[in-house]
Amino acid sequence: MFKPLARRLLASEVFDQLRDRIVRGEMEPGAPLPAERLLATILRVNRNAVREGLKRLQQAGLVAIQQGEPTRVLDFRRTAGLELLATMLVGADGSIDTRIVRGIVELRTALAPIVGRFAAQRATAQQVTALRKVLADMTAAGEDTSKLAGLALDFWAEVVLATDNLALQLAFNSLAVSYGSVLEHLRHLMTAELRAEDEYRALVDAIAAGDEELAARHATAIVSHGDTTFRRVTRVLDAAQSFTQPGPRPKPTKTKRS
Amino acid sequence: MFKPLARRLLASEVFDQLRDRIVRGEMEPGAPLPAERLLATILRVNRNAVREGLKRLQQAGLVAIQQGEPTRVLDFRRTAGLELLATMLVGADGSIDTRIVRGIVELRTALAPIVGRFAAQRATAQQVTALRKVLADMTAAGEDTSKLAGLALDFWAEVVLATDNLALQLAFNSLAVSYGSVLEHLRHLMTAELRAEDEYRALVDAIAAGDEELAARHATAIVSHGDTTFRRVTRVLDAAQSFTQPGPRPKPTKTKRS
DNA sequence: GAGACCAACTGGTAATACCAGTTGACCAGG
DNA sequence: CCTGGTCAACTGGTATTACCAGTTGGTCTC
Repeated sequence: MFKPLARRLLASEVFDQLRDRIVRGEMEPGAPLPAERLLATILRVNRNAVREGLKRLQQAGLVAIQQGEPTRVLDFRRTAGLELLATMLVGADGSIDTRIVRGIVELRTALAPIVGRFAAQRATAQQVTALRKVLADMTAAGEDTSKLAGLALDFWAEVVLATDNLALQLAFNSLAVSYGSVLEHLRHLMTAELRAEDEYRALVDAIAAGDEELAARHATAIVSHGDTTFRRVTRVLDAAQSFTQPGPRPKPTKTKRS
Repeated sequence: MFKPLARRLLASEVFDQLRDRIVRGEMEPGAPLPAERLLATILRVNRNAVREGLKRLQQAGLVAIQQGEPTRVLDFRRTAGLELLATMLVGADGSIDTRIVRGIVELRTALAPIVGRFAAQRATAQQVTALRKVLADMTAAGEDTSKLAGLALDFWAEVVLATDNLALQLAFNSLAVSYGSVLEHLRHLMTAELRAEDEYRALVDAIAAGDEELAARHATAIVSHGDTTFRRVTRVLDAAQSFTQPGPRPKPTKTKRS
């Protein structure tokens, strides 16, 4: 009980509101935004708040700001960075977009083997120790899937750290943020992946032994659980249409191939 | 002559300056930043500029801001997103960090096959047409490596767009930003990859035909050029130490394996 | 028609005041 | 002793106002 209540900041509100409108396609790329002063009066906030929000949109690659000209909407598909994924995963109504989930699942499936491989190739003794510690925590967590889900993230964070590849680390971070926001919703669907403690242990052993091939295989094995689960779930959902799929599907005219 | 001079914005200066200090490890994770008012007087700018800069650092995952407490530095290796890569690739002195380049090369090598695969699986007729158009431009560009480098980026952008996978698209965008800033420096080293026009064409054909396996192979083949080039170049550089490697190498005590 | 000029936009910077959350020292009361 | 209240001194968050600076398009002038 007694959850801490969230105090929203004005700039965040501005950011969220505009971001949602943009990623939903309610504003075409190239379309001009209202002037800052105008937006301020419309949203009933100070111009500073508007400016802060716009700055964040700019950094996120959603708008282009230039002095003397109106701020314009960009095509986020071509200009936004990976961290946008987290904010797009859950809609304003709290529903989860399965298309985004599919994208994430596919991406991590591709990354898992090389993460395992490089970790096995480059992990230091300290990093292996850290991995074994997380492993112990997972054992202690038992059947608490909520705790396990968090530990699984920690586990992968350590593995990725061991790859000594900053690009992989940062990419993982962006994905992890996405995960974090929906962990509670997804953990029921991921029990298979979370309970595969033996496979986590096997991965650590492979990394410790420096066996790149084996590490790659085990890493793939772990994430493949979620992969298959996702396929099974979406097959059911596509029939039932119970949740997800907000807004109209893009590219309805999928005249596949020429 | 008479290049247009870049007007730097104050907030960007603040952001860049603090970001550089953080990513260079000059400020430990957990260390408190000076108060906004103090920073403003130190940097000789208005507090608004400082706030804007700090907000951007926060969004980038480099600092944690909380009212009533001092703003603290985070461990960017664990909290920053993929777009940070672009800003870390080139140091303040203009040198390129080969460790970052290695990370990027390794990452794109891992992504290339699945990008090709999904593109072959999901590309629409329009997208194939767009690809062929870029291909024609590449032919027209001939030996102009500067133009070719830009077109190669466009080419991959279209391929990634065809995957219909938002996670891949956004990840690519983040990487593309990194590329863009150093294209001019790297294009000489990438002539092999840029001249492989036949392989680009083969990839497009495979995508058009919907042959996933073939597309994956061709995509891998294209990026492998840069991969081998990078290996060759770094081998020379590690001996010559002519450029790169700013700052002290991290983890000097690499007590490999236990 | 070419150029100078100017008014009306746009975003960028500044100064200042005050609101709000956090912390720690201090000081009653049990 | 320790619990709770008070207050001062931080911290970041919001608001108001004014002005600077780049862009555009019309208008006037030659």
